[in-house]
Amino acid sequence: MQEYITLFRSLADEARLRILNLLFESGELCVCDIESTLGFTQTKVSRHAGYLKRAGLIKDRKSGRWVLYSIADPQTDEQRLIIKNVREILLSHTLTKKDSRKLMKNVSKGCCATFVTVKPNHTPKRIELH
Amino acid sequence: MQEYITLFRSLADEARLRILNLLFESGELCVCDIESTLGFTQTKVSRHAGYLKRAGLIKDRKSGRWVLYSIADPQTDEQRLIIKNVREILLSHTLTKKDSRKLMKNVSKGCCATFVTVKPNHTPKRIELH
DNA sequence: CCGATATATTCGTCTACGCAAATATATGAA
DNA sequence: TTCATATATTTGCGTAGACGAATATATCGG
Repeated sequence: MQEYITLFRSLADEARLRILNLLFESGELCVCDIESTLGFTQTKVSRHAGYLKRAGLIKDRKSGRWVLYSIADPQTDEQRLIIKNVREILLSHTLTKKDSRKLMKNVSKGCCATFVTVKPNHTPKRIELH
Repeated sequence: MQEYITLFRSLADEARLRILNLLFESGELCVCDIESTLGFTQTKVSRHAGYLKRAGLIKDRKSGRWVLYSIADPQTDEQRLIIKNVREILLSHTLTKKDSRKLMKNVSKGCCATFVTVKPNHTPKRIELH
């Protein structure tokens, strides 16, 4: 039972739903991409990503200086179904659709999107390092 | 978005999931039935029932002294899907299966189950009043 | 090594919510 | 009306978790 309580608890927060939405859309994102797309502080993204990871909803992978987050494989069939429904909710919601569009705009300028939107003077060489 | 946050938040509590399970099983239950079946205090059942009602997951109907709770109709298709998944989770879970068996035992002795299990000296005439 | 960058964690604060006991309200029985 | 019962709400208390600022840690470039 506790596993589902943890699952629902982690879905009961706007910041976490919006982060999940971006990961569904993009496959894999570093903290700073999420940060710039959603306008969150670094602390906030990191905190909620940690929460989602502990809940088993997302996984991470380290690449150089960056930590790349992505959607994790569901642990049970029930979890899979719920995640599928959450995905549908996120796809049809105004705010998250807006977030997705902003993400695409950022990413189309190059990855890491943060470098071009938040730190435009940053050396573009680092973009390759992901 | 807030509607889904409220939905997930209300599902993120063991007491509320167990109450939902009983209502799925029985159709309609008064507070004291839930109280005796789950071994909760009256305050606890009433508080969580209020929470579930405000979240739109259950509805209530007054009958004499009793308030009878039941599962509410989902407001959206997405909500309906999630509730369906929750129902499946509850059906397959050890603790809630145990709760269901206890409920059936109580109910088979007559309704309001509370009268026979917790207050055996209570006049059985009131059983008709629901 | 040194400075910059990416992310995580700590800290102090604030709010939401869990609990039980006590109290309030409503209804029915006598 | 008076008492008992069913439920809701208030009260006081403790914990979880949300936040940003500051700090810690790890990694890369020079």
